Amino acid sequence: MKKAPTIRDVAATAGVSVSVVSRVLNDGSGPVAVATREKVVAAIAELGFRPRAAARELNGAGLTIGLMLADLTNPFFARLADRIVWEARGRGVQVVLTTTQEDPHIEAETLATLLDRSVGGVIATPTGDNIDQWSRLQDVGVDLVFVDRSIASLQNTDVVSIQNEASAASATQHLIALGHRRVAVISGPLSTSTGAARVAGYQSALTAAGIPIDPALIRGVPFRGDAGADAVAALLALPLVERPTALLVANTAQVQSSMRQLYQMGVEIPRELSVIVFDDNPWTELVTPPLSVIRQPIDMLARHSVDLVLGRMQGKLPVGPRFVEVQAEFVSRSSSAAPDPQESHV
Amino acid sequence: MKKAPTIRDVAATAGVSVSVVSRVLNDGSGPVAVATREKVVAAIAELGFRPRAAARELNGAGLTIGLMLADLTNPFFARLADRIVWEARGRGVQVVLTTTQEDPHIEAETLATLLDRSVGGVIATPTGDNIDQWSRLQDVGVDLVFVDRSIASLQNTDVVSIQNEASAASATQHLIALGHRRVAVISGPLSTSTGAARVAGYQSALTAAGIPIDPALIRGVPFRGDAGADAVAALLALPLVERPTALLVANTAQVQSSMRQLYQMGVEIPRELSVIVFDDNPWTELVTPPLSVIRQPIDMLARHSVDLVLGRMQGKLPVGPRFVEVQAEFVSRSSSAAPDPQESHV
DNA sequence: TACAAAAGTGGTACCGGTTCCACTCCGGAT
DNA sequence: ATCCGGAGTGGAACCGGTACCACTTTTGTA
Repeated sequence: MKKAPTIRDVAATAGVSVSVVSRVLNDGSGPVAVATREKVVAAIAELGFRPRAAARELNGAGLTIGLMLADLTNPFFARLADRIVWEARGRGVQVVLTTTQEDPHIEAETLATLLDRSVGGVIATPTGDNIDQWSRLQDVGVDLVFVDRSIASLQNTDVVSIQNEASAASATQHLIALGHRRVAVISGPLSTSTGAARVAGYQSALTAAGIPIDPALIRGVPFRGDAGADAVAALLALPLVERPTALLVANTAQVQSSMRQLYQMGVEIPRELSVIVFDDNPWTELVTPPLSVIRQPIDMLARHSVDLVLGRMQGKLPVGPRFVEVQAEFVSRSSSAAPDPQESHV
Repeated sequence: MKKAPTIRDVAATAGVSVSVVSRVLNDGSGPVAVATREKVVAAIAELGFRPRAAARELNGAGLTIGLMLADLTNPFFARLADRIVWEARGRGVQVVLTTTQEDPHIEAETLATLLDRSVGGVIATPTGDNIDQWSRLQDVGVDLVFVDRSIASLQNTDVVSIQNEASAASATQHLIALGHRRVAVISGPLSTSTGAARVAGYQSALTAAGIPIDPALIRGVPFRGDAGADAVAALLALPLVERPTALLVANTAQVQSSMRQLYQMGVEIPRELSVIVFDDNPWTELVTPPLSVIRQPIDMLARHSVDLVLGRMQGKLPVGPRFVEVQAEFVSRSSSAAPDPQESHV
């Protein structure tokens, strides 16, 4: 159990002071003669020296970021985590992972532990609560990037997301173009940024087509639990003339629950009901029928999040918040089709 | 941007020395009078003091573990990560996440960065290579727990996994009991512990039933890429009399690829081919037909992994490696049935 | 009553980096 | 010739905890 070499060992073997080694380590932090740098680099290689992250963090110069996601059970977040870890690795940055399980209470606790960690930055999918905790985090100098969601009252925070409104609108347009007039939507809570934006897009598409908006067809449901199944059941229990002929599931966490309910009720897709869901998973094309989806460019979300938070940490970005919106792609499969004349009750 | 209180601030407001505060922080590290402890606790609460993780790690007394998984795209690993993070949170432990993407080269690099982090322990799904790097990790005092997989030549490492051999055997028995005699298996590489154990279980079930083992029906394929699809294609391209009537997909990472290939080839399940897959996902019952699965108790794997690694870190466990095997559950759904007499060519 | 052992407390040297500052050169401008 | 400024370097304080050790007070026991 011999211990790892320290910066002083390197300094000794290179015949220089620790200051110089440190400067070599953090390129650009001070002048180093070319010849000296070479000696130091050689010594580092010879000893297999690697600077310890903990020592750096103690000085506030760490390269660790916190990643706070809602829930790794949701394939969307799982893949997002995968890509973010990947991007971070490529930049020599380590990632401390936490999950909130969509619980503001846990989120608050987690926020505190992230502070102890003296992480330089945080990438998060906020629950929507804990507003003052988030701003306190920023006050102590931690750079913050929201991904996928945002919080309206935190105007000074960078946000990376897809074009939620446009995506929902285009999916809705697609259904309208197929001939549907009663389109339902299951979204996240309307208090969340994604819920609100997607419903807004859905509404604008309807309005543009001259279709009146029916509040009964809009279901903003929680991310946790089986709220999707309940919403589906409620929608299908509507009187025949009010019942939707198409459904947009704009709540990634409730897709599975909603689909299961549809299968259990024996709903025939797309004859009785056309379905489009948010987020493309490996299994969306394995179910019967294969699902039409809004595909989120997860790698882009990851790349921009990491770029942003690191850019901030290194002070390479101008002040003022950045809002990055990437385009999502609508992928048409068999679950969306023209409404069945037999089923139509216009 | 005011800074957080330090241990010295606490000592000052409590009217004691930092030593005492430290002792209160790490309960059991030394004597503290009850009255004093109360004063210190009050001061901590008043100042909202939280010890910084980095400072602790510098002394080798950190409570951070590394979690090194193959790939968060695989729902099995994603859910495992979710549970491990959860268990760790409950114990006040932070998790640094890395992924190997099944690449030994990346694994090696990642191993090094985990060392810099001065983590006290690591939970990992090893690729199978980098044997000496793993043991070097142990040499420097990092406690190591392998989860899901193991490495045969690292005998001194704790391992948490399901009963791979028994699980594969019981699934195979199930198929045999249904009347199948030509059962194929798609597993991970036979050089991996899971691949070898599952194939062994499969073979023992066949042998017990007096069915000869046909090497052509055993496909140990890599975790990455589309090897599952290729294996399926190859199996179905066999001459009619050799073609399997049942398939056990014992490689969680290749389930999706294999299933997609089956759908693309228009194979009717279970009439033409019975299918059982390893790992129960949210979507296994949404596909048509719902899949019979081996359900892995992911929460148990997570709990035991975290317990083990923390137990080691705190020296609360006797020396000598621990091998924890938890039971997996076979869940019968519609994808496994008796072979079609029409299709049978015995 | 005496005296050793244990309880309680404080001082301070670490851990391994970063960073500020002082100092020595050196070349170029005045 | 003199001065100035910047490149290059080393010394040492510092970040925020932990842990060892020395010291004083109890407590228990012979």
